[in-house]
Amino acid sequence: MAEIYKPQGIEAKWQAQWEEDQLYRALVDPNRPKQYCLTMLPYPSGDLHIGHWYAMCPSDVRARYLRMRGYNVLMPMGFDAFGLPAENAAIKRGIHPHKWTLSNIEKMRYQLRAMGSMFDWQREAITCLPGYYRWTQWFFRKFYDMGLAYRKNAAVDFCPQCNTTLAREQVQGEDRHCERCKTPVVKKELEQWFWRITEYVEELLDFSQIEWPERVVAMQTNWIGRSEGADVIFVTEQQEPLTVFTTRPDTLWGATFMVLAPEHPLVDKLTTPQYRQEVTAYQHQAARQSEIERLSTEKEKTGVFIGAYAINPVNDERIPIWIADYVLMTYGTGAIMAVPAHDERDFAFALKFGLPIIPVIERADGTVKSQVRPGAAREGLAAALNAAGIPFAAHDGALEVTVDRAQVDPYVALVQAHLQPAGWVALAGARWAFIFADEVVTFDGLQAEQRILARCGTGQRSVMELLWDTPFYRDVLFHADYGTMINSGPFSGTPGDAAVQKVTGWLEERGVGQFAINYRMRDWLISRQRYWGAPIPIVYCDDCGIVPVPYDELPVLLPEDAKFLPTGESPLVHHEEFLHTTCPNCGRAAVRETDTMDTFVCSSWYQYAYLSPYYREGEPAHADSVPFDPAEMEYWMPVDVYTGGIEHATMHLIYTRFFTKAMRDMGLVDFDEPMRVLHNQGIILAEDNEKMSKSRGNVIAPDELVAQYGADTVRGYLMFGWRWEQGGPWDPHGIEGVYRWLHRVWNLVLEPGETTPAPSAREVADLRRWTHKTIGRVTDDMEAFSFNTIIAGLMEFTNALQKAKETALYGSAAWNEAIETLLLLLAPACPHVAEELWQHTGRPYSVHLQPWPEYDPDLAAEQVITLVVQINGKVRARLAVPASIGERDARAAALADESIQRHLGSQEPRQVVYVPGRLVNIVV
RNA sequence: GGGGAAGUGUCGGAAUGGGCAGACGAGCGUGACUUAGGAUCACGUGGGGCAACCCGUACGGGUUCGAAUCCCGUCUUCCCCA
Repeated sequence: MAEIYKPQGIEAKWQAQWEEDQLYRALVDPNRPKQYCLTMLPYPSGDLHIGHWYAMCPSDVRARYLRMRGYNVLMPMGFDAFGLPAENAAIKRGIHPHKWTLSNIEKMRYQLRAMGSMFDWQREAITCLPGYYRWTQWFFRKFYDMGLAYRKNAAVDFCPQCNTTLAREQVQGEDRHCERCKTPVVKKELEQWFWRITEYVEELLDFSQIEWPERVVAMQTNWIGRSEGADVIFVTEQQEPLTVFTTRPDTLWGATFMVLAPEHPLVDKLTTPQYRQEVTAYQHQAARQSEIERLSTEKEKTGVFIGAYAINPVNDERIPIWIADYVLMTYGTGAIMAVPAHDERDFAFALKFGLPIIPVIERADGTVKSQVRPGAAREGLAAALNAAGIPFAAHDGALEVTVDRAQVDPYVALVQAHLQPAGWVALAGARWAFIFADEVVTFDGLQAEQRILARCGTGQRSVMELLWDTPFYRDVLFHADYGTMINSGPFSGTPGDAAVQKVTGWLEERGVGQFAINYRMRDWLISRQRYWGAPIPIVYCDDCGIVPVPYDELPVLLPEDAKFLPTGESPLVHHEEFLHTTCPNCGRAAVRETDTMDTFVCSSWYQYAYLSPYYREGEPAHADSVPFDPAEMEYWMPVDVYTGGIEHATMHLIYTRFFTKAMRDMGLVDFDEPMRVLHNQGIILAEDNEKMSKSRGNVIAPDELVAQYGADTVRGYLMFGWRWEQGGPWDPHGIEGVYRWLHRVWNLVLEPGETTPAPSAREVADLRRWTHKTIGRVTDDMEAFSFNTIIAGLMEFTNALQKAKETALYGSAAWNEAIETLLLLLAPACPHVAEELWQHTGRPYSVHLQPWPEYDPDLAAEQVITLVVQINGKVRARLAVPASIGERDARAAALADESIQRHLGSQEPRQVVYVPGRLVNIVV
């Protein structure tokens, strides 16, 4: 009896051996095709969790597979080592961030090695080391020179917990919380450094050169938020131009007021003394609210009139200017034209404050509603309507009429004929009018509104308010659809599909507006008020202003003797030696920028850093330096396959694309996209279907699993248990299945079988078919990232081999081929046990240097197939027939079958459908 | 509210250029071996029915000889954006 499978000893042994032999060292080799397989670098928290394994193992499996396919494969690993946890540890426990980070890295390297991955450790890059961040700063400097880095005062998002500003992408969710610590952010006015990512916004919308998941493409497209429309210039009565962006220039005639963001710079100038106090109070109140509160459609609308008016450039109407918190300074120009008839928020606002609402786009459905209130008409209207075939409902003495546009004119005539002298009846929806006994007033503008309100005399401030008071009308008062323009002067009647374009052209001719594109995405705010990051290489001089640190003086080193105090302030602010320097320009005293860069800057170019880590450390850099070894870059880049979590879709994955485009424009690279193919894995949840977290105590520790089952089992289970892109809850029993399977593989290969006479040709063909079918399956699944079915296929093959072992096949050439194939196919998934069994069976070291088995479709082809026979689509028989069977024979065999005959009885087949190699369907 | 993804046994999941639903594994059941079993091995396992068969891929329609797969509608869940 062979020894039993004990993974622990085997795994450590082979890991040491591979390391010693530099089995996974990836060197430039122009004679071999390359694959750069990259998986997102971890933050060195000090503990590798199961999510890291789930992300990295399948990527490693695929990289190993590609290596066996003959590719020169680079799979590097490093650490995203700047960031707040290190600084918090320093404040809490007095450990220097540098020390904390590097000791965590030490531990994680050990944990990463235990996975048995093929990382080339000689290419490790750690972003917090000066040799790395020197180049991060060098990029800042280049961006500065290119005009891509600038400093401005802006209302920015600030996390009160992390005590730092954040980029817009790092503010998430309904409550607008910090991406890191989940604390809701606040707005602050600060001088900050931005990178002009918006310069590349159109290019970032072009995904034609990359194969990324639809989901990520959709998220990035959504995030960038491109919308076409027009900039329209309104002029205030003080002759102050006010530009607004609108996607609906076709609704301009319905713009009955303007709304500015409370923090809009023109507010102070435009506000009249009478309203000043109220406006200032409102501004203060708005500033205290979060953006999400301000934007909520649920919330009661608030706002104040500032006493000023603007002129609507299309119809010269004098329209009031308000401020309201639902308009944000960060969207468009911070000012909107309000078209209450066709914008939900404007509608609610206008209704609340009694501002006029004039419909300017026709309803597409043609529905017209009209209510005749009790007493408005004389007896007999109902009968007349009945006689005319106009449907209505009687409700509390009122007649509620809903008709199509075509029936309106006869209806109006009947109503007018029956109206009491003081009565009136409204029409709303596809037709807007008020019927009086002596006239019909069409509701087509502000003058008509005044006339209607005066005649009805019910005290409402606007016609819409009057109509809104009758619930029957409410669903036809507002719509946001495109449609034929109405009440729009010369443009009335313009069909919806041409309206935007026609009005825009007209605005351009008249010089009051122009076609414009607005983007939701803003420039990237990279300043962070923290110590543990790459210092922004800038000096402020009283005489020279903003002066960048010269290239050859980089890096600006983080001072090691910083004091970490629980004030939340960056230690750099108070570090006199760091702070005080001389101006590189004039040599006089100057101060350094104390902000550091967003850590997403460091990870935006790490795929290049791996090529030649800490390149030319110690040598001074220049403007025309290259931050990596060009020969390495030429060979390896771009990344062929990138894997990681979807959570980076609108952060890292946009930033790194931006970086590469900027690098191209610096002349550093000649391609446009950093990562050709992207695959996102899902998230492993805890057993309780919740996110794993230390506070919940539901964390699965890979180290314990490795101690219990070995890394190969953990790797196998992480592949087998879920659809990789989807993830799901951890199942502590599921892993047992993989463990048992590896035991079975072990015993299958090492446990001696019975010596028997030679197998039959049929048996050999059957076994070889299994072997080659499995090669085909596993190969296809590797290409498709279908990791769970790879393991399922290998399990099935193992089961088949266990049966074959009992037969004369054991020990035959076909048997040896099968076992060898099994080990080769197993090698990427479970590298240690595959290597051990490979060696045990006397094969040459190493299994990981062997070529991937060749798939032979002829050997894999079935000789006997199961022909399914259906009657009316229901399976009635299954026949074993030769794979080569022709249509005539298949039909004959199907009809001849006893069970089929019984089912058919006396019925004559009406039609017989034959699908070659699959089925016969008899239709009766 | 807008956009995206997904609904298949008790569970994870197979099967989509339409063609045997439930591969593989977990769990459960029966048996074998054992002093013992949370080990190992064998067999069984969608529901109903004695059976022939019938029903079954969230729900309701449709297309088709044939639908988990395609189309329309509804519901639910998750993600992103408002």
